[in-house]
Amino acid sequence: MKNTAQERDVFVAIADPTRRKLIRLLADSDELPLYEITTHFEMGRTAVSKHLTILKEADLVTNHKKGRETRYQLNPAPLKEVKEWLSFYEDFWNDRAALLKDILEE
Amino acid sequence: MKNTAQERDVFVAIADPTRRKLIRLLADSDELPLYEITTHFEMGRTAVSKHLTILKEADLVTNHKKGRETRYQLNPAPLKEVKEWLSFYEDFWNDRAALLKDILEE
DNA sequence: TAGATGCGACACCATTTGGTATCGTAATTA
DNA sequence: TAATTACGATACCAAATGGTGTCGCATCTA
Repeated sequence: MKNTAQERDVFVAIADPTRRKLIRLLADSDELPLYEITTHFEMGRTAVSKHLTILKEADLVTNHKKGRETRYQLNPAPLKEVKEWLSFYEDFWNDRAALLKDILEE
Repeated sequence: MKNTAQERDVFVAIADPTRRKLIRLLADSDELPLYEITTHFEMGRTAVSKHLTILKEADLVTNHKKGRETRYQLNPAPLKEVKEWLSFYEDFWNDRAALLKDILEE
C-alpha cells in the first residue's frame, strides 16, 4: 500500500502566487467547491485542481466530498513552520537595524 | 542597457532547502567567499553560485569583489515581505485555535 | 430516464529548475 | 615568470513545474 498523503514542503507550496491566492481565497470563506474556486482564476479547472493537490500535500488544505462536489478548506497550521523559520531572522534584522542606527547616531 | 538587477520572488528564493541553508550560513558569519561557502555543500561551485545568484536577484544577498574572491553577505530585509504575508494568517490560525478550543470546552 | 454538471485521471507539452563539466581569465603565490 | 587559485560564463542534461485538452463516471435536475 502506498502512502497517499504525499509529503510536500510548505515553503514550496507557498512559493507560487496562484497558490497564495488560493490560500487567501479559502481564508475568506469557510469552504469552497472546485468549480467555484476556478471562477476566480484565469486558468482551467485541471490546473487549479493541481495547485490544490500541492497545497493538500503540504497539509495546507483539506477536502471532502459533498454530493458531486469536492469542498476545499484551509488549514493554516503548517504556516507556523514558516513563522518559526522566519523568527530567527527577524531577531537578526532587528539587530542589524539597531546596529545601523547606532552607527548613524555617532 | 539591460537591467542587471533581475527581479526575483522572495517566496521562490526561500523555497529551496539549499538556499535556506545558504541564508543561515551567511547569517552566522559576516561575509564569505564562494569557495568557502561551497565547502559546506555536497555540490559543485557552479551550482552554489547559481543559488547565490537567485538569492541576489531576490535582494537577499549582496556581493562584492575582494581581490580574486567574491564575498557574499546576507541582507535579511526582504524577508519582511514574507513576515507581513504571514501575519494575516497568524491572526487567522489564532482565531481558529480559539474557536476549536471553545468547541472542545463545550 | 435523459441531459447537464462536477470532478478525477490521463496524456501531453513548453518552460524552468537544479545539477554537471569545461573553458578562459584575473589575481595570487612560489 | 610560471603555476595555482577563484571565479564567471557557457553549454548541456534530466527531472520537475505549470499549464492544456480529453475521457469517463458519479451525481444532480428537468
